[in-house]
Amino acid sequence: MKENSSQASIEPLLHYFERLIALDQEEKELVTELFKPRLFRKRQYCLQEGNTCTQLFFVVRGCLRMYKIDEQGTTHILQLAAEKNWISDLGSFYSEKKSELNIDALEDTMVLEIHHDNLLVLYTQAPKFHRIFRVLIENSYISLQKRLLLTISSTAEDRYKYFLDSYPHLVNRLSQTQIASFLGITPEFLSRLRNKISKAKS
Amino acid sequence: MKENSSQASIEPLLHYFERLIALDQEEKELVTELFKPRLFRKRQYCLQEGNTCTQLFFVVRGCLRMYKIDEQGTTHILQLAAEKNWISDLGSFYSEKKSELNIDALEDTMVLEIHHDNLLVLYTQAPKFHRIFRVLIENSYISLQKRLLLTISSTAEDRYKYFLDSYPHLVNRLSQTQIASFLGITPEFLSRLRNKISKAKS
DNA sequence: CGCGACGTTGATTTGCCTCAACGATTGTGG
DNA sequence: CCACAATCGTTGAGGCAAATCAACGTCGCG
Repeated sequence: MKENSSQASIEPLLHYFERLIALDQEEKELVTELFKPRLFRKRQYCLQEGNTCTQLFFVVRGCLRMYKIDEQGTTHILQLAAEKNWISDLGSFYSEKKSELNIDALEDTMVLEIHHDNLLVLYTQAPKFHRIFRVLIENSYISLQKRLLLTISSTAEDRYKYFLDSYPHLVNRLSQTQIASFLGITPEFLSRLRNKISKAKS
Repeated sequence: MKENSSQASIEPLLHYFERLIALDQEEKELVTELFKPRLFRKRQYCLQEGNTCTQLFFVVRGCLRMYKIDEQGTTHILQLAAEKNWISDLGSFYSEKKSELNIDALEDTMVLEIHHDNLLVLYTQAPKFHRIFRVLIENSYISLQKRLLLTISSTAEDRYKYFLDSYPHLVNRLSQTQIASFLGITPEFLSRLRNKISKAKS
């Protein structure tokens, strides 16, 4: 039974890798062995501020967020990760230092996680993964840069519209509060924006 | 003579790579062959909006900026690259689509550039570079994320102070206008900030 | 020398925040 | 399964950080 669920949940990841580059049997077994399925309940922490981030997470289903809480207690969402997305505090993960970020589940979420040590094993046993992860992180870099550009050059209204376009699958799964925190505005102001936009449309 | 200057300028890059991972003679020759030295005069474009970004640049000396000009004509600096930094519009570089960004020189700048096609050659001939560039981009990703966090969670004053800390070598090389554009504020407001900070110190 | 970019300062405006109040929804323990 | 608490989304009034527009002196460069 346990074997089964494990077998079942590794599939999306193998499929994900194979869309980038073919894997041989040995590499598939390595992935199956090194990535562990794990369920996080809604609100459960994957990483808590003050700890070292030792895992890299691949979301199979559900949704995680990574955020910082500033001195005034405000939450700033740095990243959302839903199906087929990766998430981790890479700064802490690679330096093995304490993180100032939190990762938690916005829904019950199934992940495949790999420990830092096991990622090194993966790289050693199957050097092909240097290439795979190079490509993955390049893509993440590109979208992060897009977000930075948007943040420094657009109004909250434009950012919200862009969010609607680029995260259509999340729009109805997240609360306004979470969306506001991702956009870097207050829930009150998001409410006013929505009001304004819906009036403009009619 | 030309040979000499070429030989001279590849050194910093080889040294840079070898701080990450040792290279054998063949790999060094490959790097020397595939990266071309090039001088950009102050204000000269390395990449102009509307063109595809085909090169990856490593700055040997000088300083480049990558920026977007929005509809209102305002310049937003996404990245500064001085000595030993990399710069390129990766989105355009990998997709081979037109870029909406510009890269130009803030000082006379010596770079080592590699064409997209030659980077593929490098990867094929020396797969070790998948690993090297994976590490490089991971580090870029981490600092980009730090900047995003700062941008969404801090005031302009805090961002300016952070800039002073993290780019001490650039503070006296850039105009206030460039710094303001990098911080995402107007030159006028930066002027007021500096005034306020210097008053607070005395 | 003269012109255009730069840095500064003042007056005014604006995008977004803060605080507070309210009903609606969710969730949770008894 | 209900009652009560907590969180959520909305709206209003007022405030603040940063932008805008304008004016002016300085400097570097052609």
